[in-house]
Amino acid sequence: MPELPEVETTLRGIERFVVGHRIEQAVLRHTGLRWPITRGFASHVVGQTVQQLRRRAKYLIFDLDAGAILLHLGMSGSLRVLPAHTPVRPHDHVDLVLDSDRVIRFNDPRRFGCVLWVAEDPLQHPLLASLAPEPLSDEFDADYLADACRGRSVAIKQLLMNGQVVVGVGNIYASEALFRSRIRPRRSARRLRREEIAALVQAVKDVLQDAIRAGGTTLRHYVNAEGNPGYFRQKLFVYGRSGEPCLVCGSAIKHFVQGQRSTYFCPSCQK
DNA sequence: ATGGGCACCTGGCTGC
DNA sequence: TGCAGCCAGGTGCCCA
Repeated sequence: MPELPEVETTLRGIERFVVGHRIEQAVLRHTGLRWPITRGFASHVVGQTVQQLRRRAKYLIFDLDAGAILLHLGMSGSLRVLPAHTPVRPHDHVDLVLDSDRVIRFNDPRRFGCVLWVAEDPLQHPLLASLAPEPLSDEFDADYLADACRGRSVAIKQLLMNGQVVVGVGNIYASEALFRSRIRPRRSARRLRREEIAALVQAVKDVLQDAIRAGGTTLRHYVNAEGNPGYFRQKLFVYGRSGEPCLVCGSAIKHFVQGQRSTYFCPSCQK
């Protein structure tokens, strides 16, 4: 999935339908997600009201009267708001039926996502506790990234996708931010100059914000709460454009594999 | 501590 | 037409 913009778009789409509403039923059709849904899940959440919906990294947090639901969309997950009793489609694994006669439905073909019950402060949960700063926060600035790059031989693209450095930046937006800041993805993090790091920080923020405005990027599975795709795909400069002309200089966009993920860049614009 | 590679899973597309 | 092989938005974990 879903990288930060798609999770944020999902949050904005479902927020007004869930906050202040009571969960009347939890329907579990397939509990075999990345982490199996535990036996007691339904009994923990049913009868509770959603007090707040938050995002941390690519996780959605449903804060309940007591405890919380931690939800990740994985590579192919989506959450939709539907009228109760909407017919089920393949890979509709979990429903949260609300007191408004609506259902929040989790669909995830590849099942890399998760839906977890957490009794205590979700931010202290092992999956969240050691995550790096949010890319759109003031904490993520040139000083911070310069520190994180110091002494790191790893390629800058892989560093950007490391959740211990900054969260929310996945495979699409890492390539796009590097294009916007004119930095080659294979450059060693420690070799970046200060002004390049500053440009990269700004590019990460810009591309994420632009993508949120467009409702995220849909390659295949992603849909927002209404079931509609995101429109940022049309605004991608390099991702998925191997062999096509660079929209800035016309050179053919190149593609290679880095850490088992596809990377795209313009050999002429990026140095 | 760091970096590299594998694992989890389904489905769509390509090419023989 | 059938099927093998490859690829896809993430990330925790194990190993050197």
